[in-house]
Amino acid sequence: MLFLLCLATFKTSSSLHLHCQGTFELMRTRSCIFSLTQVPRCSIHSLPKCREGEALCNFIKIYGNKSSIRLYGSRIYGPERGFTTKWIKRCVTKRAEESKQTTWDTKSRSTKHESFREEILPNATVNENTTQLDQFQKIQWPEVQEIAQYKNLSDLLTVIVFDVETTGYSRVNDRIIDIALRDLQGGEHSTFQTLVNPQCHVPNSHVHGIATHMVNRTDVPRMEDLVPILLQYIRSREKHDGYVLWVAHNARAFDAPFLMHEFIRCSMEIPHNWLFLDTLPLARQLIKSGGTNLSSASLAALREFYRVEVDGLAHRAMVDVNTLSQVLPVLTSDLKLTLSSLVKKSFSFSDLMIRAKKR
DNA sequence: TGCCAGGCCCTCTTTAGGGCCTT
Repeated sequence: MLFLLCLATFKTSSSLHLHCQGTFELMRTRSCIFSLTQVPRCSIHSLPKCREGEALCNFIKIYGNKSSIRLYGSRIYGPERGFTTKWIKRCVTKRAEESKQTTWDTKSRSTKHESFREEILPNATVNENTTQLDQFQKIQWPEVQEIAQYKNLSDLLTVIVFDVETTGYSRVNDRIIDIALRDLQGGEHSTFQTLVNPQCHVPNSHVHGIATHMVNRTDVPRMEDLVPILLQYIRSREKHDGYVLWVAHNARAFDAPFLMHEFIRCSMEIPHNWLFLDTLPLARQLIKSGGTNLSSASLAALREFYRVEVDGLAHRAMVDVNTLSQVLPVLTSDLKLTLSSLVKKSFSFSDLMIRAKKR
C-alpha cells in the first residue's frame, strides 16, 4: 500500500525508486535517493548483553515477534488518510459542537479514534514563530508522565530510532539533507531513508560525504515533498491509538529541533502522539554511574564500547541509525531502565516549542 | 552595525563560564 501511495505522490518524478535492499550501494551509485528498505529483523535480538526484564531489549523481542504476524500495511486507511490529505490531527474532541478546544483523552483509550479533524496551520516561516507557537500552545499535549503510567505500554509504543544529516549546526539557517529511521519492531519496511534537497549549498560535505550536486537535483525530494510521506510512513507503523517514541543521540539539542523547524517551514502540524528520547543523557548517566571504561558520551564512543559493527561510514544517517539501534537496548539494559522510565525521560514537541518561545 | 547553534552538565559556580555533543 505504501508503495502505491508513494508512487502516486511522486508520480511526476520518473527517477523515484523504491527497493527492498542494497540501500547503501544504491545511494552511492544512483541519483535516486528515496528508498523504503526491507531489512532483516532487528539484529538487536542477538546482542549478548540483552537481559531479561522490562528493559528495552526484552520489549523489542516481544514487540518484534508480534510484528512478524502483523504485516506492514495491514492497517486499512480510508481515503481521508491517504497522501492526498495533509496531516490530520489525531486527537480527541470530547464534544466538538460544544467546544472547539481539543484535548487528549488519556483516560478512556478504548473508546478513542472518534474524531479526526483536519487542521492545517497557515503558511508560516521560522520568522513567524510567534504565531506558530501560539497555535501550538492552544493544544493540550499529552503528558509524558501520564503516558508512562500505562500498564500496556508495549502495546501502545512504536520505537523509532532516527538520525539526520544537515548542512550545519544551525536549525534556523541550515537544512536537513539526509534522514533515516528504523522501527525497532522490525518486519517489512522497518527502515526509511532518503536524501533531501535543501535547495542550497552543502558546505560540510567533508563530514558526511554528501555534496551539493548529490542533493540539489530535481529528482531528490524537498522537505515539503517528504514530510507528507514521512507522516504516512510513521502512521503506518503506529499502534492503534498509540504513541511514537523517536530516539536519537543528542535529540533534545539537535535532531528534534531540526525536525521541528522543518515541519514549521512546511507549515505542517506535528503529530501529538510523538515523543522524543535523547540517548546522550543516558550515556552520560552510564559514565557517571562508574564501573565502565566508556571514554565519552558520543555515539562513536558508545559504538566502540559496545563493539557494534555496522557497514558504511559514520555520519551517514542510516549508518548512525543502525549503530544507535544496537546501542539502545544494551544501554538501557545497563542502566536498568524500563519502558516506563524511558517514556518519563522523553519530551514532546510542545516542550521544544515552549523553550523556543522563551528564547 | 551585523552576525551569531544550542542544550546540558560540571565547577575554579550560582546575575557564569567552559566543555561536550550533534552536522
